[in-house]
Amino acid sequence: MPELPEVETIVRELDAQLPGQQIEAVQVFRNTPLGRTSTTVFSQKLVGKKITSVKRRGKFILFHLAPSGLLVGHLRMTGKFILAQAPKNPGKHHRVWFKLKGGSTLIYEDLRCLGTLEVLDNQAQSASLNRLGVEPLSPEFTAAWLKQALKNNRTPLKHWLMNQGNIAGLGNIYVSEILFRARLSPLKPAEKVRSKQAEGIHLHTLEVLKAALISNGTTISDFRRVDDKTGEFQNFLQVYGKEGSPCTACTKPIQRIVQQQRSTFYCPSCQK
DNA sequence: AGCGGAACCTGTCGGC
DNA sequence: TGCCGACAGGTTCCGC
Repeated sequence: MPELPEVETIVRELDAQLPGQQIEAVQVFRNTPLGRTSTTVFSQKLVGKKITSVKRRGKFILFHLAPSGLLVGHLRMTGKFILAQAPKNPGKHHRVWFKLKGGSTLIYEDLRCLGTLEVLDNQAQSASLNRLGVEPLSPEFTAAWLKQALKNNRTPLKHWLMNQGNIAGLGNIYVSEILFRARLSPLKPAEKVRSKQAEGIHLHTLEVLKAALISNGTTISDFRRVDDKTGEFQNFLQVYGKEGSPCTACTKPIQRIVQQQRSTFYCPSCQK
């Protein structure tokens, strides 16, 4: 479900409220997100720990713990973190409750159970985190870097931008939106992107991500913020989910194609 | 090495 | 009304 702006929105809200709070108890209603880790071991690694900060890397959420350790969460399609005051009964899709000293509870819920939760000693332990590419909102993400990275690569642009090992945090919605604004076809091989066009991708990646962040992300069906509010960027989408609607630039209908088993929306007449 | 496809899960929606 | 297939913000694994 969530891409960088949605995860960042959640992380900011959690980081405003959780630091200093201690985990008093962990209740697991369904252990799917824990992978092979047993409920008991998961709980033992967390109880008594204090949350010092909440950060993001790509689409991963990192809860730093004291005196040591790191809780790493990935929401995949439908995961959510909600902060609630003393909830009484677990909701249908609640998977884990982290009861905090002082009365509030951090709820992890996940309709499809594709999300993951893992406790590590440190960040370097996670193969998934180690694989991640450049942070698009960091100083390392430059037009020059992008030009170089796209070279000698026949992968279609859509795939290349979705690959977390290249740029960490982009997903299906934002890649469609970025390519529309950059006027480039999602089918174009990465190595065919010209210098000026790479600058366009760089510029529009930053623009789209920043605008989405200001809107607190995109809510298509069920993305919710920590306080259950929705994001607002769906009001600014130009192509995602707009199959058949007139292109905002040329009025020809937006098309939907399938790449990597995922929907891609674009305007074949504007995006070459 | 690199690709497509399946798998992981549950729910909703549209067509017949 | 009911059944069936397609689809959903993501990642990983397996086989060719």
